[in-house]
Amino acid sequence: MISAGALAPHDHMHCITDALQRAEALCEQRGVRLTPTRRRVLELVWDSHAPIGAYAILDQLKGNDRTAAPPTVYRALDFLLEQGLIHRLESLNAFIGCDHPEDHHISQFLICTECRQAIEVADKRIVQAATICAQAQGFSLSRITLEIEGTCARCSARLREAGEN
Amino acid sequence: MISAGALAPHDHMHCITDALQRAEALCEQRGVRLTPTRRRVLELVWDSHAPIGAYAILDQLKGNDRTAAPPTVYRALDFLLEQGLIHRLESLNAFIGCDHPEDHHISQFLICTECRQAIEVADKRIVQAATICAQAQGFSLSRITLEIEGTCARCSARLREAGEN
DNA sequence: TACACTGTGAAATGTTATTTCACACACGTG
DNA sequence: CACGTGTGTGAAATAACATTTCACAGTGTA
Repeated sequence: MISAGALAPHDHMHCITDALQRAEALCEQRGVRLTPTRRRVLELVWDSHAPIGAYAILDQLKGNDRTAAPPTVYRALDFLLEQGLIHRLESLNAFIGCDHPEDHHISQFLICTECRQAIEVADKRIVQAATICAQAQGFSLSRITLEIEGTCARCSARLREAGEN
Repeated sequence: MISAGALAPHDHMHCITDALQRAEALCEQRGVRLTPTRRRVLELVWDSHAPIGAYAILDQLKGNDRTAAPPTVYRALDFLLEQGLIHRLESLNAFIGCDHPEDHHISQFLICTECRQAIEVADKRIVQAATICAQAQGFSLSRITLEIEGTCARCSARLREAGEN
């Protein structure tokens, strides 16, 4: 449940192609259309190690497709969000690929302010605590946005090391 | 810890004047300046029952002060955020008054999609769960953004009632 | 007086997101 | 095949949210 790139170096190329293949299979299975634009946007989201903004995607999209405009990107992003293929980080106004789009899950994010990467987690205790909290207020819950900002393990280590020198 | 207006009808006028008085006292005590602009912006935030956007504040500010521009508002909001007198809701790009600015606390929000009001809570279990989750990833936590979206008790009741008719 | 610090005025610009209308294409049905 | 319908896209404009920059005013202090 932890996004692949966050904790260890890895073959990002592999994780992109893998994600795209799974997205295709999933869309096929659901009877929805992963059109070329949508596919390309998903690819660009995965290309970026860190959460990426809509206009950054747009800029890259313009590279091959001169006709791309903001709605092109937002429409694709909306589709991908609906299908659970990506997530939106509210505190960053940015988007990140989802590693396990098969189940519609509730997830949380650990966002590193140093390297800008985000780790996706699905923590039952957090969800449970939030649910109980909402219930206590008579609040009927439909969505939980939890974004934890801080410094990831690797960056913490790097900073400590730099501090010692 | 629950923002006054959210659960029961109340004298909102009283809660505004009360909040302003406490803000004044607090700034005095801290040796920071609650200037007329800052005070006015805080008042406008409290005037609104629901979280309010920067440009909505600006529009009202322009009513009495023709010279107001976006930075006028954002500078005031930045100050108020620093002093803990207001909170920012990331998922709404909006601001809400804080009922207990005396202690710098970690809070969460229950946001009603019906009436648009937000309830502020400080739930220890949520914070604890988030802290444990971060630790498990070796993540050193600096800020938690938790915004729960749903329907508040009153709106739920209202909707149920409407549904029965 | 001179200086530093803090807060404001004003204009421009940057960034993120939506609305609107027209059109193209795929698909199923008569 | 002709025809409607639904879905996705092109293109322009606009809306909504936020920051940069530079000049200047007020206050306290050496």
